[in-house]
Amino acid sequence: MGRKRLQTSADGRPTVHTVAARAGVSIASASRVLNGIGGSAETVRKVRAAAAEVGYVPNAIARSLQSQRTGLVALAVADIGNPVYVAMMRAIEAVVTSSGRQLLVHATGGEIESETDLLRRLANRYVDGMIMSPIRITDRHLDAIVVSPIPVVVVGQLPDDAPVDNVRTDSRAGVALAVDHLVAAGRQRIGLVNGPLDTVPGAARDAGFRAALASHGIPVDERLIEVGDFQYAAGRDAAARLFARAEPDALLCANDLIAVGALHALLTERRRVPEDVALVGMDDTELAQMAFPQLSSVSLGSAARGRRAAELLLERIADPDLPPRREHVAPSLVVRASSTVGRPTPGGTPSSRRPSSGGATRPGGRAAPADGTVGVTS
Amino acid sequence: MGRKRLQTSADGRPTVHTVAARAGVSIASASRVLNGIGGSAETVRKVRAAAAEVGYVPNAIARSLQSQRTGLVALAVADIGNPVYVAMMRAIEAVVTSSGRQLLVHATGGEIESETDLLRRLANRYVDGMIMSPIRITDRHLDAIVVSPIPVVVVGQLPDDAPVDNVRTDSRAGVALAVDHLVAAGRQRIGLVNGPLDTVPGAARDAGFRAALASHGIPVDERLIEVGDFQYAAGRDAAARLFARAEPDALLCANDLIAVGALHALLTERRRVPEDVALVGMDDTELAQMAFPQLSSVSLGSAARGRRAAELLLERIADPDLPPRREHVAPSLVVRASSTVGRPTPGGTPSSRRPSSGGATRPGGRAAPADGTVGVTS
DNA sequence: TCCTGACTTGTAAACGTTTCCGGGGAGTCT
DNA sequence: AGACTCCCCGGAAACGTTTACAAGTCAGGA
Repeated sequence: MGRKRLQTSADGRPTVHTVAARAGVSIASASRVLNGIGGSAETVRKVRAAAAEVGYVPNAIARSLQSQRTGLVALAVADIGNPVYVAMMRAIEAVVTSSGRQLLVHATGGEIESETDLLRRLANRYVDGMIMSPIRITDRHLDAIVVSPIPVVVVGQLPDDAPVDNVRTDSRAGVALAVDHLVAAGRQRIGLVNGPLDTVPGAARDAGFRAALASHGIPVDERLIEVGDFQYAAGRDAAARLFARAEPDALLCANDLIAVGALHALLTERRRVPEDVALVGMDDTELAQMAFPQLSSVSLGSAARGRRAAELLLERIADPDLPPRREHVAPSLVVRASSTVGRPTPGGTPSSRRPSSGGATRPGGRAAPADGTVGVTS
Repeated sequence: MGRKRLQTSADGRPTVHTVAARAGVSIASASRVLNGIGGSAETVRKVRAAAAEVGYVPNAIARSLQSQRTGLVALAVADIGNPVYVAMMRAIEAVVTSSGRQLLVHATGGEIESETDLLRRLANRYVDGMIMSPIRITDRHLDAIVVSPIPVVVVGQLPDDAPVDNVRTDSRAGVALAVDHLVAAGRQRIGLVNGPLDTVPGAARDAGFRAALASHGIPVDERLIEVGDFQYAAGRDAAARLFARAEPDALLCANDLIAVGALHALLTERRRVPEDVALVGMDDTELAQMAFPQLSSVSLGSAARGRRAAELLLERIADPDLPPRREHVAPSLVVRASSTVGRPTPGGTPSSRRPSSGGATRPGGRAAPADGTVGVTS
């Protein structure tokens, strides 16, 4: 009952007022000491002691209200169980933490509600910036992004005129790499196990697949195309359905989860991989290396995309007036045992991830930097 | 140049002052309308219109400073790439979102620095509560938890006297389930591929393994024990080392990632699973079902633990004065093809997850509810 | 007609921090 | 010795909300 009111927080916790009163200094001095700027030796000692005695821990919310920053960055992904997002997240986290910030991840389940809702709640200043990789992009997404008070970077395809920072890959070209590879290995009846066609990646893979077949003069057989969702179980079941009605000699799967499911279906029916059916996945996640035989997979540079997206975000946080940027990461094909009958990858050990430099893995023949290539479009 | 200063935020964004001024009402009225409480029809109309015109979006930080809550809950896990955390996270998320809150996930990489740092930053009011599942628990952790201004629930083993809400399982008993199963199947030379012994789960599995062997009168052969970390590659390499120096007829792996790695090593050396070597993993993640053959695995109830932890957290947020609680989730064994030569699981299809009710999967013979059992200790 | 109650509104005080600014003391250079 | 610089300190004003409180309006009942 010294002053008009107790110097503690509503829930009884000490505030900077508590510390200041106990140390016998002003809150300004206390704050300065606690932030390590200025203060005489005596003041520093008293404030430090007082803080320790009362167990002071600063209220980050109040600090953020004042400083207008939180030091947090959010990543919103559809399905945190998909290893492709794990790889992306690791790359993002490396960049984000090296800037002294922390990364928070939110799984949206791919629902529009949840995603826009997240923007509305989180984006409103709880975090300094946000990276999202939605599986579907609607006008609601774009509206929410444009109106957002904090910078947002989108990983994935976006309408051309959207004024939003964007990192993408060309998954149609990625599909073409896989088809080229399978055709070159003598496969003619190539099947596709895809995800939903109303998603951005699903639509791109479907279009890319048809175009790639056409470029080789191979007619499209609809019985060789099956659609599920991007999960393991759906891939397994869709592959089983496909085998029940057609006889592919190769199978391209829209991601590695589907590919592992298809592999499971194949092995269950005692088909040999790759002798009877060659198998190629997409995303080149660690799952592709865990499978036996190891899966060939189209790398869509998820780590590189994540890293670049994080860099774009940090740049925009530093300078919000930058014009919207759009960057591309080139796909590449990683050949492993599941699609090569003879020697898996020339000179490669089972643990080597990168495609052999002499292989037909890069259309333009450009050498790939060890860390993934990033191309900037004008 | 109306009043003393522009009514907008520092970065030029509209605030409630902007809206109020434009609508010609006080900020109190504006705030009330925006929160949907009170206001005459005319006021509501004016404020809504003004808010829409200027594109007002409330500053959640300021709101939280006032209301003392953020509506966010955090989950800190060591390795987000491990599917066991994915399952746990999904269960937590279901509970958290049903309470109208949002879940944020942070991957700590298992580093003490990062974990305590997270507590220091996040916990200081950015989120209303936090669930953490540290792989190592140090005094620094405990200190940080105790001093934390927000409720923290720990999933995993904790010192007995720690005054912290805690959900745990008995992984020693889980190991015993697996060993019992393998011994009953006639295996005698059982190997263990473990994670680091200075982690909580690593130490528990090691102790449980030795105790379980002893209970069967089987001497411990140190050459049958190998240690790596809890990752796929480490499991693969550790298993290969183990096979190079000993001839196990069964292998227990400390988690499913290690088990898949071991499976890979076995298949590479053309050993048959389960005929030559029976394989049992732990955690019963979706990875166990993806492998071929499907892996038997000890379920440590990660989903049930996550769900219970979330419930405990919400209860404590509602009433911070509750005494510290400690709950247990019983382990169970899910038998699949990797450890049974004849019929994999009696009557089971490849997609059936639950152990058959007649099997020796529960020590006490109690029936398990479909969703996992939670027992409360006094 | 006057009083009471319901409803609406505006003023101002929080929430807990950082920081601008001015005053005062000690030290240094001329 | 006086002026100037430098450092330390405290008061007070932010940051953008919500909300307690008081004052005002209006209708209805005695």
